[in-house]
Amino acid sequence: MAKKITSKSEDFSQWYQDVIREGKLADHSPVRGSMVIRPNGFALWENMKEELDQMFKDTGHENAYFPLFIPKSFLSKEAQHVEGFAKECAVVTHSRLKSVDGGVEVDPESKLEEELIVRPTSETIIWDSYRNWIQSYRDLPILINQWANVVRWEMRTRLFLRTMEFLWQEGHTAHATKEEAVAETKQMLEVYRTFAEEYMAMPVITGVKTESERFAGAEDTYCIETLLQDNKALQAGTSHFLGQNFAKAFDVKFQSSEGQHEYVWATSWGVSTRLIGGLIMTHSDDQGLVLPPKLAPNQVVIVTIWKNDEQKEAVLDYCNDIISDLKQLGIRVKLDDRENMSPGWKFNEHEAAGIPVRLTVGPRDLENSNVELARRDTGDKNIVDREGLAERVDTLLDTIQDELFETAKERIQNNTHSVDSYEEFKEIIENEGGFVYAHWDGTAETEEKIKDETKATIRCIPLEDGEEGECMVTGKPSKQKVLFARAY
RNA sequence: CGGGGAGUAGCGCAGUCCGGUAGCGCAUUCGCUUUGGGAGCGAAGGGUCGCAGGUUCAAAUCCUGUCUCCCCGACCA
Repeated sequence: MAKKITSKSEDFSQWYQDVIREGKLADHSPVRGSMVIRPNGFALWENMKEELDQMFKDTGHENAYFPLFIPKSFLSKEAQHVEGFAKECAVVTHSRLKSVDGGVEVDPESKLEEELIVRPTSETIIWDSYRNWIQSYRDLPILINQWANVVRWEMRTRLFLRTMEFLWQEGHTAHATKEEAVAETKQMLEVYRTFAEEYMAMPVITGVKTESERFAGAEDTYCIETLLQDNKALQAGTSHFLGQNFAKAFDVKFQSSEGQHEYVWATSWGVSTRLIGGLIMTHSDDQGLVLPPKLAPNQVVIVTIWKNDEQKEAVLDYCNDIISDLKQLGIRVKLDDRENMSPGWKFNEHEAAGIPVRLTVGPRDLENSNVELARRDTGDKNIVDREGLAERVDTLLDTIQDELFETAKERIQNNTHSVDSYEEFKEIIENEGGFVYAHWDGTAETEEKIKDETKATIRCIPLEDGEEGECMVTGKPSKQKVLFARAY
């Protein structure tokens, strides 16, 4: 058997790419850094989207859509924001092409009066609208989310984790008070934590970013951070308290119940197709993708085996019966009755696609009233009774979901360290990687020095209070240990 | 932007050093046999060798230029 997936231990980066290819999640497109999301990958995204969308709606948000193009001038209205994004914007300068010698070139006469930016994020275009929507405190809060694509002209890309164009959701809310906006920011962080842990089975640390890692234009950036199987960290989602920065930049004021004119308070929050990269690097193995049952497009696949038409009919009847039982319990099941393809080939294909449970049904099973049941995550394979099968599978899916989370949590715990000296810190970062808690004096200078010397960054300042101590580098006072790691 | 690698059939690659009929594996199509961990045999289809110049009787191969992609860095809510 040809080995199609490079082992994780041999070359993690190659493994990651192989898993994506074999799982048919995405392809590189002809344009650098952009990808084609294939049906398997998109179905996964749709499931994630569906769950998140419901969670947003349950917390009072509604969906809307704002344009892809943003006038260039909008980007410059918020000083920090432009600084953060200016270097990675795609700019539309012309509106048409013309034919030249069988090819096409940009028609210089179609140059735009004002160039358009392809949105790298939508704060500016949205706050321009909010100005028109908000006059009174009675118009607040505005709780809007949009599902969209954005473009960031990244130097270095990687499928799902960082692509030039990616899919995401971005929530943009407007509030009458600071307290309300801060509460919203924290609420959405909690939504993200819940989604990551309960649906993706991906344990995360919640915290707040340091000033240097903060979103361009935010007062505070809250985040969920996870640790992947190569012991590098991934920022999986962010929720920003934007203060009054965008309200001031776009002149969005409201009249309070006391008749005062005040600037509106803002938040924004987002997660992207990057989550799929995180999901892959959290659970998958050398056989390919491993998906948590709650998000798997297909939770169960049934592989059929027969040797003649008579058997075929009996096997299909048997399978349809099973499918109907599974569907009654709301289980997503797919029948793989393709002929001219060996069972072994199918097993490998479904494993690479990460389907959590596989049932194999052949003449032997019909005779004995049972089926073969295999778990994707552990590789366990058993013959089980047909009787009570649907309930057994239903329970098993829950078990797999829980165990994936527990396994990942244990792995992260085993790779989380707490140190007191810089020597120890450097040693761990260099040799083992993982999360490292350490005291830091709170200055950007020290943070920068640590980054230069070790490539480790402060992933977040954890939300839980920690013990006071002294900075591992400068010895100055530190309120609590912060979380360091090398990150994607 | 630095370092490395690669552009040859749908995919993965060999051939390039040393110029001479463009190949292999997988996939595809057809036929038969198969099916409990990537099936076998037989037949068939599929190529401006990234692009542009140059050298030569002759270029995938040598020379010059150029474009693109991937990987590792630097950078990056």
